[in-house]
Amino acid sequence: MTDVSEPTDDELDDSQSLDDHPLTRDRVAKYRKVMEGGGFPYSFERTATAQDLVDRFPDIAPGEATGETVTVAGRLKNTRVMGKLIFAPVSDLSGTLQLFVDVQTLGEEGFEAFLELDAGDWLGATGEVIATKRGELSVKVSSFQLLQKSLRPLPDKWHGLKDVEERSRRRYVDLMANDDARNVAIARTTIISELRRQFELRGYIEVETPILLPEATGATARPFATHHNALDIDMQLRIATELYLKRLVVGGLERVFEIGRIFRNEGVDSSHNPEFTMLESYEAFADYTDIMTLVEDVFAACATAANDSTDVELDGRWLSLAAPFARITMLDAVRDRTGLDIDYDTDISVLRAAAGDHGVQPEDHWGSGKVVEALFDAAVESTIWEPTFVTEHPIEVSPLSRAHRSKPHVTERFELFIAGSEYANAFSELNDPFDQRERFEAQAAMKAAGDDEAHPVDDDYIRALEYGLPPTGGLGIGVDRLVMLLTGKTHIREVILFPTMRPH
RNA sequence: GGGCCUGUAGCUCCAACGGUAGAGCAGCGGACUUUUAAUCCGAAGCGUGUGGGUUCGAGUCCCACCGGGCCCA
Repeated sequence: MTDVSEPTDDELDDSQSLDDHPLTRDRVAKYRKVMEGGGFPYSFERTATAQDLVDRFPDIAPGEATGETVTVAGRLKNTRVMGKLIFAPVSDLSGTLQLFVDVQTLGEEGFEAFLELDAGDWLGATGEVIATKRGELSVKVSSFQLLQKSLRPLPDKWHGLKDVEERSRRRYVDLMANDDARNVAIARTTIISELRRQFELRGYIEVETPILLPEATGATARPFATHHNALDIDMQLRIATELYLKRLVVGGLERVFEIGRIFRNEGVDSSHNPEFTMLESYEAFADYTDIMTLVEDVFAACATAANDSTDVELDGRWLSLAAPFARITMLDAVRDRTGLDIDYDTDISVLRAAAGDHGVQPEDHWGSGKVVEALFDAAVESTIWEPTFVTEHPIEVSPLSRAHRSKPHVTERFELFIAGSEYANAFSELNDPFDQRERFEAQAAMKAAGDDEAHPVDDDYIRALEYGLPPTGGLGIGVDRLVMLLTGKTHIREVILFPTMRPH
């Protein structure tokens, strides 16, 4: 019989075990020794990054000594000890540089201290910039300082950290072990900066609208629910920024955009995370065709910013983000793809039967517009490869977009599809308060009929429209998907630093 | 929600028919004054996600649970 209450495992699951585990106890002992000797520094002044060295000494010859002294800082990746010599790669944000340590320069005592360092430690070092006999640009260390000790071992220096769960849960390890993780994180920032720049160039102003709302509006999606204690009211996290941004255009801000976190209470898969980033923009006096041009320009600019090219490789195939993108109406796309001779006036029973043939199970409250959209989703969406504006969505499924100026049944709307996924959604904004109220009421009827994703009525938004929303072109871009596209990633968790995961 | 796959040392991975768990890297000890995943020598380290079951014997088979992946709704 064993006493089950006795802790028996010595895994590195918690900090208590660090003292006991063979891979960490020496590190902990060294850590404590530093603390007893006065502790670690609070700051450190470096004079060069790894990239600076490459930039400043591009033509250094093997064996050359520059006579220039720099101070660098970073994480120690490895120590290659060669008796009285040490080669030690150190990485900082800009890249990796090599420290060259020899006894003559650093002295007996310093050399011994350097040998005490462990992979993962943060250190600062000062020394002359040299090239080794093999020509590797290096800092010949004359002094160094341990900035903070790493108590836990680094992942495999060659294979890095591969397990996707571990990489996602412990992104800090992923980032220190895998260059690709770091590159994607930086690419994301580059892309978002470029998005911001593109809109600012066009005179848009960036705004912030509420995340915490009495009722989430602006899209058809299930919200997260929460509660405000002081006000004692139930609240929801936003599922879009749409109606608030349009309120600002009513107020006269004319061109606004927001890059913000959106929350939708839905499943997790390769292209969905419960919280994700969306860019929405609204431009007074523009219509949806103006927004198509905007999207073409913005996507090309982001691709160029990220990759210096508008050609993109995804899953081993190439596509081009150079303008112009193809354009096709939703109805034509469905007709072309299915061969069905249908339109919005086709008898609903015929449409439903056609939908059934394509694996769609129409619900009783669906009209022709909803059926056509379902057919598009089922038969067309995944077949689109090159960037394509799919236009003129049915009124029935577009409660916030303006009816088409000359065609019945449809709206002035488009979605951009690339490689089988939606990247943008835009329309000439519905600015008729009477029409908007009717659309909301139609949605309310669908909700009553059992569609729990139907758009709720927003009376204050109607009120805003009653003050007058100018003709406006609006746009939403899925930022995470754009980053996926431009970094060649096929799973959204690869472009979100901390994707939503079930707690361990 | 359904189907298939998966969890082994800090990391990356092996382990015929069920036969009592190995390697590389990291770590530890040693050699080495120009390495680039340094090299060489030596000694160690896991009882296989958790809990049951079948069996003389279970990473290997069965069940449940906890995570994860892929595909589908």
